[in-house]
Amino acid sequence: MEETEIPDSIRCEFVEKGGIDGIVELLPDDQRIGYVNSIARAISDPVRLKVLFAICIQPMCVCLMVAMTDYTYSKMSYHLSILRDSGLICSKQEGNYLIYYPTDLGRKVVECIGKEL
Amino acid sequence: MEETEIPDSIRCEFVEKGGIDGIVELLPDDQRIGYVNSIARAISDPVRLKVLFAICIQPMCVCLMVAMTDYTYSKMSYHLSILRDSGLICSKQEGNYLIYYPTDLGRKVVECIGKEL
DNA sequence: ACAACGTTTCAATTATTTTTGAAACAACAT
DNA sequence: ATGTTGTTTCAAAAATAATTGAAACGTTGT
Repeated sequence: MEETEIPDSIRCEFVEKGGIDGIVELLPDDQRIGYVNSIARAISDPVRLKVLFAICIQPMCVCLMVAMTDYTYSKMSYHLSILRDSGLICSKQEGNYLIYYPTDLGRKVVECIGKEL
Repeated sequence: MEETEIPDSIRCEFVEKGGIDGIVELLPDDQRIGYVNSIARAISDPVRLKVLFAICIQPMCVCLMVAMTDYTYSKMSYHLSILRDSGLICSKQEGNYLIYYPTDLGRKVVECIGKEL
């Protein structure tokens, strides 16, 4: 199955693991890779990450985030949609306001960043 | 310091926390945000994430990654540079080959994804 | 010294993401 | 009903990231 030459220093363990096919089988499947990617992408922007951290400290309406970041509403709204679509945050209406707070996943991610990195 | 109106349901806790300024002080500083962002960005692509997982199972030369993914060398090289620049992987020369393996940080990230998400 | 192989780099193109500003929406107050 | 406030949506423009193919680089073998 392999045409590629393999360097001496890894050939043995590589072959033991079943070559490329063997390794690919041990990899997370595409759905899981996609899931992790979408989370990673969501927090790969400084303001999105800050907002996620901030609402873990204190749920906020968009107007407070706007005040905190000097972003426009429309810009903030765009970034919130990315956090929302990746399942990290959600919102509830409170009169005229939309209050955003982290989901369980959102909290887990923040916690994991705090502990592990 | 706050011009913004604050919705009733959060005003009390919000003020207790020192308002926006108080919350901002609890946030990770910009350097740390940037650090986390660069890691997040690096793993926000499916092939980059797969490569990171794969070399945790088995360090590999670029030719094996190319065989595994059907990417061109130049494309793969570009993605490796992003993983490298964010400190997740590194390489050592082995004759003609460059063998990539995860850094401690790289392993930590993979482990954290496995455990927490 | 020369050729071959594995890999990276570069510049140009293409694709994707982000920003912007205007318009639409939903909840509330008058 | 009308206007106001907080927020989202949309389409166009601007910015950033990814792809491509050719050329360059370093190591090895001749």
